[in-house]
Amino acid sequence: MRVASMNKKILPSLTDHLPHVAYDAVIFGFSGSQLKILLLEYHNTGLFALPGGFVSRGEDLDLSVSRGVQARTGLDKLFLEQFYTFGDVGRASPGHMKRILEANGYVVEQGHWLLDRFISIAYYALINYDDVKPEPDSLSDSINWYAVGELPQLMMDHTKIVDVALRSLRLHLDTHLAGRNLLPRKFTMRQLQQVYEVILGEKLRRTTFQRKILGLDILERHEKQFTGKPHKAPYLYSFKSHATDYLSI
Amino acid sequence: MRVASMNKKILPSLTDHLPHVAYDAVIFGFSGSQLKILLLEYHNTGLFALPGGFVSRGEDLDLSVSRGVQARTGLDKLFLEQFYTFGDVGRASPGHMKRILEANGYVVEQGHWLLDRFISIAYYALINYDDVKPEPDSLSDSINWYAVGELPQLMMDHTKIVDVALRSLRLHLDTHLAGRNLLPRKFTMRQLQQVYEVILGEKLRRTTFQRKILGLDILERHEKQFTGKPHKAPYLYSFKSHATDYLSI
DNA sequence: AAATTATTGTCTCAATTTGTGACAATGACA
DNA sequence: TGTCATTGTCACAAATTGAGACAATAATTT
Repeated sequence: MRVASMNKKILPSLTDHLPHVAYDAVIFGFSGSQLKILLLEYHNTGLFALPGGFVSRGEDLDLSVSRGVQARTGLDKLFLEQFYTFGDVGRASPGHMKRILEANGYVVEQGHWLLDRFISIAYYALINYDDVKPEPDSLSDSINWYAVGELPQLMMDHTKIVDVALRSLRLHLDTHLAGRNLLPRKFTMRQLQQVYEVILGEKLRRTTFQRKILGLDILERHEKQFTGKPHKAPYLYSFKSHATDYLSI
Repeated sequence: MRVASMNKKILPSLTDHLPHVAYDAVIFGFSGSQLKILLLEYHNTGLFALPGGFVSRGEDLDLSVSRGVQARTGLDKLFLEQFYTFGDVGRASPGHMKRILEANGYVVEQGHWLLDRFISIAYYALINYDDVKPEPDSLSDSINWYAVGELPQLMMDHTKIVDVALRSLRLHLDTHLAGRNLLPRKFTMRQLQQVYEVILGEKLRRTTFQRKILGLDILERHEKQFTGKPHKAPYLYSFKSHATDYLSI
């Protein structure tokens, strides 16, 4: 019974979704001093791609994206930011799409709307790495973390999308409190600095960074964190709840 | 003959364009120390709107926009920047759209694709005010400059779009050399400062501004500009041709 | 021809911010 | 007790920015 229902997969239908409109999500997490993103790997194809989806006809764009990313990460509260819309004709790669669908047991007739040209609105999400359970193959794909900078080859223009996402994140780093969204509630100054370094792609000076951040008066200091390492234990910090303000490095 | 052909207007057809996808353009110009934008006023309706259009099926999004804005401004080289995509369901206002079309002599049956929901990709353009001829009512609308801050009420969410455009322009002011695109080739230091002030929405200090800009070494100094006014004549400047660099105030 | 007026280009000094290194204070472990 | 790596802070130098002063200068007026 279960097998039968597995085989009778249902493709997203055109009556429910806007044709030619899709979204892609670059979901950032921070772990082991690396910036990582979530990638799908399609079964039996070796193709990697950003998680994405379609826009429901009666639904706000933001909400469609939000629901889609929530489904993939299991998180109910997300920091989501739209950063660019990709609309070149050359984006479409019906060959890949067909291969993916067929590798998953679908029969796709020629001219199917999924094989057509799509305009894709791209979002990035900043999430706390540890909050996501790496359980998540929804429907027919598995999903895993990959360090930015060590990404496998991606489908279509997805490498470019990640590129633009990073540039955009860098640009908004100061206004979006990236640290707050990429780190657990309590964190050390060093962790925060690493987030900044990895996003900006450059080393920062420890003392200057610390002075600057503390000077902004957006952090609360908590107890020390004893890790068992043979050296002074750092304080833990959290963002003050009202710290929506700027944070410019 | 001419009248007959005028009456036989042709609506954009669905076979040529992507359904549910549109673009809107916020076209900035600088004149009389004011930042202005181009608005359409639809005949017999009193409705104001941003210039916009649809995306041709076989054409890159950027190109569709570029062609559309070129047609409206008569400019062949444009500084165009995509800044946000608006996708709420509530954007649609089929009532207005129908009124506009009917006021222009079209017969629009219910359920026509133009009355449907649209995702709109918004761009802003920076152009030299004096280069645009204010001749331009294309097809059925007249187009004119309005000072930002003194805009009439706009259709749909267009006021919000202008808002976001301004915020985005402000954010990118330093990397996009707004001055280069909003001013004529030769300009005075005061004019450049006014561009910055009007975009940033704050007064800047003359001496600091001058020192900063000159320090960036992106301007070339030319002859003085004698205006007939009873005071020292300012120098004219132009951007060095390779000045694609940053310009942070 | 000299005084007037509004604006411009440049300089100076103070105030602020940032760069750079020094240094004592720790936790764990040998 | 001493060693080690790392942290929190401070102190001073260097660079940037704020704020005003001031002479230079096109027209116009006296």
